[in-house]
Amino acid sequence: MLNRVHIKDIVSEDGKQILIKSSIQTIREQGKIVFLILRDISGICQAIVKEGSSEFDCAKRLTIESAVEISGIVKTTKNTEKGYEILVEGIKILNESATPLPIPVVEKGDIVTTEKRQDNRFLIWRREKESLILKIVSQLDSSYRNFLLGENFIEIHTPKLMPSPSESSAELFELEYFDRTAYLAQSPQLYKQMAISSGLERVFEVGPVFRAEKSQTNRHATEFVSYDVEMGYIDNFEEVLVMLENLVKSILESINERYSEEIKLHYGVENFTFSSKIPRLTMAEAKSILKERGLDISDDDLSTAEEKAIGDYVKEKYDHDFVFITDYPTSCRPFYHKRKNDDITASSDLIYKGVEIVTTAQREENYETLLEQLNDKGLEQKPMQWYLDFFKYGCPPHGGWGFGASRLIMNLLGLESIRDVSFLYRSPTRLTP
RNA sequence: GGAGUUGUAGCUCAGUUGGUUUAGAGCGUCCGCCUGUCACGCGGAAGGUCGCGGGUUCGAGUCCCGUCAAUUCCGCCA
Repeated sequence: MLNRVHIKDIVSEDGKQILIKSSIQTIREQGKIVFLILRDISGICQAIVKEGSSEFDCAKRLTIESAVEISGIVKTTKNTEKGYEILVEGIKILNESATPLPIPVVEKGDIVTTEKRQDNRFLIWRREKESLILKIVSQLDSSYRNFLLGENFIEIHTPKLMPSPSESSAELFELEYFDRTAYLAQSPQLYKQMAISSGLERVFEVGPVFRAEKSQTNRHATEFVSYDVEMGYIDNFEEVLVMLENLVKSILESINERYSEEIKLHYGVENFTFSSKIPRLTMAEAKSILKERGLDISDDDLSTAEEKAIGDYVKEKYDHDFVFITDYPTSCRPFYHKRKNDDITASSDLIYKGVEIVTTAQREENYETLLEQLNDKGLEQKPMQWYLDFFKYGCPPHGGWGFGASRLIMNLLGLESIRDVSFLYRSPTRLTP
């Protein structure tokens, strides 16, 4: 029995016996010869069955997207792009596909609507172009992890069931927890700060977070994966920004190294890494630039339109896709952000192609100050006391971030919605499949 | 939370100021033909309670009201 070979590993060597396990992507029947396009996770190739072959009738009865095991020999040819095709000797149907498909796996001009793409996730990921997204996300995961492990971070896993809110602003999912109420974590924020107080010095987490916001946009989900970091014993906020910049750079380089060709082929995107430093603007600077450019600007936070405009400005002026907006007003930041003064926090958003992808800040580690800031935001002390206690016993100065990596991938590939980057997307109106 | 748009065949969409018996097209599916296809080609067939409920009218896919679903933008955020 031959060992299975992945399609991308087939060597164009005349007469070599091979075994492929794949889906049948296309069947082109042509009288006395049947052309099959086979697809596995690594790629596609052509196989042929001629009249007279014992499998000729079987080949004609196949349905597209059936799972099969194909044995045959490699035959070099000028008739295919790859320079070879498989002369089929045996077909074993592992599982037949029903017809017709609810949505086409291979599109012929018409683009399946967003709704159908979500309804039929299992077929969407069969597409080469789409499965590349998951490969890129996986590459991002591993480079995120490798980079931070290399910087002596410890990976932790915090609970997603919580006794009280983890952020003040966003809406919470409530659930029955035996005889009381629990909440789904909106962020690992409070727990990763506990890890700093615990003396772990540098921690990170990649995990799901939940937001009960009825946001109907192309970049929000009610459940998404947050890429978090918290680093202790920092001398200043600058250290956090530098760490983040180097990390993002390293992620893009690793994606580029492994998938640049496929990304160019399927998405037409090139040169997405960067070498020059990420430009920085304070919030006040950003606002005044926007004002000069004639935008009707708002008072505190950047609106969606303003973020876009700043992205365009930075692209024009610095030829950079990224920009740090620093010195956010205290009014639009949570109570635990460290304040430079009454009005301004030591915090920043990283904007990529005009979209917010990371929020980062130094945290307030002094118990008394933290308490004041909590009161200042009109929050109750009692339900948060378990958290406040972390800071009573010598918690080191620290800072970190929450990174929405799917937004990075979405904008990197020029996709229209975060739905298309999500293995399964969750929104206020989408809970299936 | 606010504003808009769209629901017609498995998919993507036409469907005129309401008016022809059987609501169309392309793709897909099924059947037949084809020895080099590669969006194969050619011939044929099946496939629809026009999202759902009410109303106006001699007559509604088309107009009105309600409802459900999806979707886009804003706000909020990652």
